[in-house]
Amino acid sequence: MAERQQRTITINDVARAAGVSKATVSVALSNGTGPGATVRVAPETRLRIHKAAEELGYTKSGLALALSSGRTYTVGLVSQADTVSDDVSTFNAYQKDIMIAVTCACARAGLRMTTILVSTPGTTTAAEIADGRVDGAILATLRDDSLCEDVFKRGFPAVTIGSGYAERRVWPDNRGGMAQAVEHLVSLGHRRILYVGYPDSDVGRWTREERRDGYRDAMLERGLTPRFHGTWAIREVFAESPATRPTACVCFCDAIAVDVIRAARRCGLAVPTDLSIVGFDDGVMAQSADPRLTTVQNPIDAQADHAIALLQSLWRREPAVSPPPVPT
Amino acid sequence: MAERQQRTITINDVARAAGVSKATVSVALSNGTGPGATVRVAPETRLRIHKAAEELGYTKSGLALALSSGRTYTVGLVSQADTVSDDVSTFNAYQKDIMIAVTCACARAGLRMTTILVSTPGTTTAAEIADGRVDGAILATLRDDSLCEDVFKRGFPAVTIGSGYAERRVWPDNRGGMAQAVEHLVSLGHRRILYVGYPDSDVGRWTREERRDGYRDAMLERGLTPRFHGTWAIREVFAESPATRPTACVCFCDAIAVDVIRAARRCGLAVPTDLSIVGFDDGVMAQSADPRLTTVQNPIDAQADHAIALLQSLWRREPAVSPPPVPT
DNA sequence: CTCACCAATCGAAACGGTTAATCAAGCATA
DNA sequence: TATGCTTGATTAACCGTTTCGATTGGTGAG
Repeated sequence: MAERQQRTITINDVARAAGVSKATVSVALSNGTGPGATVRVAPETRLRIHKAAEELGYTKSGLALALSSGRTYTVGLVSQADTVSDDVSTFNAYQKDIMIAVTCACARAGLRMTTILVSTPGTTTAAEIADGRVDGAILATLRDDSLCEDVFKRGFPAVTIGSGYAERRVWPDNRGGMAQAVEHLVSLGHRRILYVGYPDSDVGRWTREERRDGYRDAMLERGLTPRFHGTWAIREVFAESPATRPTACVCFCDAIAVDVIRAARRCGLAVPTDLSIVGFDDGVMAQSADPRLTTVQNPIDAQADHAIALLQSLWRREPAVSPPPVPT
Repeated sequence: MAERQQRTITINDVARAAGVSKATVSVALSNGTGPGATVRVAPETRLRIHKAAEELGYTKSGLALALSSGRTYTVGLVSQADTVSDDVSTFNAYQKDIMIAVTCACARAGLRMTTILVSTPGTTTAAEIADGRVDGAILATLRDDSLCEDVFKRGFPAVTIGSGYAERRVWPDNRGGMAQAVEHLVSLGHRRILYVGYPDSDVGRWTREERRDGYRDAMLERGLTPRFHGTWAIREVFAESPATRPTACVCFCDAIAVDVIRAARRCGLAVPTDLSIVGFDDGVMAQSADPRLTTVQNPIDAQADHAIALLQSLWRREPAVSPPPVPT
């Protein structure tokens, strides 16, 4: 026997098998077309078509469908690895949490999701995102604001999440969360509270500023002196005399908190006896830390759902939806 | 001014603007068509076309491109949540690790990836996967072997990863890994080594059997008596007299190992002084455990790369590629 | 008997690209 | 001067759907 050429069977094959035109097949297989529909198909014809489709193992082409309807029911998640090599180990935990959260949110909304990974900033272009294969994008790049800007500039339906460019953005209450953290520590009796953050270039501007300022204002309101430090050389701070050394740290995120705990322990400080630490995000890092990290909850699932809702309202050309979620 | 209707601009618009036919635009913008090509376009025409495209902000439709070329350069990752609700919290850590690993592997290979989440088994059909929007699929469902079977049955290019249906599968050396774990414990002087696994229905058949049998055979080869237990009521085992109580546990995966450690501590056993624990996977759970969990490395990134390579060989209609990766 | 209407179906255009086949010049060669 | 090759561009078909407008018979009203 000659090897049969593997060809996917199309609507034409079904039409031929059922002895009708492809237009009829289309309506028979598509919308249930309730009684009010303009075009109907005779019950027996419909049955014959369904049977033929079944026998042939027909599957509608999602591509053709999307092309002709102009809707893909797919959202693109634009995510960013930490280093040039797209290795799993260089993905930060928060980024992973976002990916999972958005994935689930899409599933809940009945949408597909395709992941677009930008490795080096500048590699991925807005054209790649807005090429029609997705109906909208969720930008979770953390850095690389210029890409976000480009996407928005084309009028492509997009939402940034958790960071970055501010045009259309879903975000946690960074200021409020930081105020909470400070309040928590103050209520425990702390006065010298240090803020530990990333250097300026390593994270989207808005999130960085909001958290930093939230901490600063909360401190000032309570008559305390804010003090800032980067992640580098943090051990120098812990080596200071007990009189000036901070008794607590508020960290930009959980990843930093974990690092700080580690550094503090190396300096002979016990956590939380000698030093209290508060993180931000409450992601997988905080949850699996031992003892469990005190952290400001960053309701990432709610944010993902909200981002999807925003996209959907853009598709409907509605102006906006509800306010952003608030951490507790 | 009237609000201008937002319409995406197509190849026709560029053709009109440049004063040429759309075919010319297509070749001018597509392949560089080296000198050997049948159809060429004059340098000045090419320039004019590029300029027009630039000015209009033209972006090729990925959909139309895929439809006409028959290739999407996208792979589908079929993943499965732990419970009916697609909530992030019900995703198991291993599943998340796989998602990230496959995402990165696709990026490395220059492919897009779309995630197809199957919530309840039976909800997602093979037709949804093989509808032409992806060129191939990586099946990481852990359970729900019947879906895998359906996909393979259609002759759709697919590979299962880390578990499940065995037709075309990328897997770690489960037997060897378990033998290693046993060997490790024996070398530490342990004799009574318990195996802790999931109940039969909770995980794909092949992985379950291979790990269990790998443990059993390794034990028997050393003249030791294998002993099995599920995750339920594990504390009864730890409550036994020190004479019969196991001194070490080999666990099906890291998640179980973490649970077992917790249970052991509740029973007043110190880990690893009174009880040694070995996990399997070396995923995020093991890495963030404190102290770091002893575990068999399951090289998930390599497996993801291998899965992609397998798909690519299927596309080229080549028979097969290299053997599966081995854990260390 | 004719006309209008309705249900069922069909043909063709459209979606936005690629590509094979064709065609009009321009120019060298016989 | 007719022939043939080369270059640059066009026309038309195709990928697999949906959808609009047109075309059939069949039937009830006038």
